[in-house]
Amino acid sequence: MRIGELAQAAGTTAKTLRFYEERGLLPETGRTLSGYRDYTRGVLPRLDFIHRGQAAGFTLAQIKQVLDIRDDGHAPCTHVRDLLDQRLADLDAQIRSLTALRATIGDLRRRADVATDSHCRADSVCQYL
Amino acid sequence: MRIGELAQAAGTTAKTLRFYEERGLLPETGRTLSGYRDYTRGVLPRLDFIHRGQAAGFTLAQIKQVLDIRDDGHAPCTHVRDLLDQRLADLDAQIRSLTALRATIGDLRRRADVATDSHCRADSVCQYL
DNA sequence: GTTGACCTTCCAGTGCAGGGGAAGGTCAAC
DNA sequence: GTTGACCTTCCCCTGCACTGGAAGGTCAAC
Repeated sequence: MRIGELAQAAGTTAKTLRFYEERGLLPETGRTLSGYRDYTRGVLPRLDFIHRGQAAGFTLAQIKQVLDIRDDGHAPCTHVRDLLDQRLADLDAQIRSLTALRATIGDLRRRADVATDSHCRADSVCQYL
Repeated sequence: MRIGELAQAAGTTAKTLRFYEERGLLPETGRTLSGYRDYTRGVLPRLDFIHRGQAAGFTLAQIKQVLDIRDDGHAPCTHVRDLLDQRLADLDAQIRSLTALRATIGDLRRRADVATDSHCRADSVCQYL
């Protein structure tokens, strides 16, 4: 199948597929006589995996690591577990810091509520932020 | 005071101050005869405001909006309230989506825990992600 | 008069994941 | 035989907030 067909089947664009190939996430595929990329449906699970990885918040570089391990003939389980652990730790830290920020901004907003323009002094641009 | 001195007083770099000026967050200041920027300490509250805004997660473009209102001689209170409201809504949405993602990844991680390499099938690259 | 720290402008690059568009080749249908 | 959809490579652009570095000017101290 040609690149546009594969793109549609995978829910992405031809541009993106060429980009993945350039980045090493997709193997270089065969070509037709006229130079068109010629894919089989066998690439679809790989593209699915890339999408699942992205949905989980992994970077293409991290996804490529897993694909490389797989392409070397090894099971990537251990590495995937490490990635998931790291991602969980990152998410927890991120959620904690956003929650703290949410509280701070909530405070600012409550203080700004009672304020009127006449209370406003210019010396700090805005005292409610 | 010269730019390096101001940068140190404000806890930033001369590069950043020039960048802020170019972006319109700092007014163009006077120059010495030799062409050096010449600042007064009066810019410090403005830089403080920029830092507070950044700490609250606002972009420089948003911070500039507030500064522009202030520079026009108006009180930015109303606009700041709107910005805070928007930021709160964004934060809530972000926290919700990260929390949902955290649950999903937690599930994946638990499923991967019982897995061993021998259970691993190559057809989807990794069944635990 | 020279060293070294500071300043000036300008250009380019960082990371991330592509998107836009030019210039040209190919293919199937009409 | 021509139209239109598709493909190829190529290079630049996006947003965000800077950062690095080159080439040159300035200033105070020694």
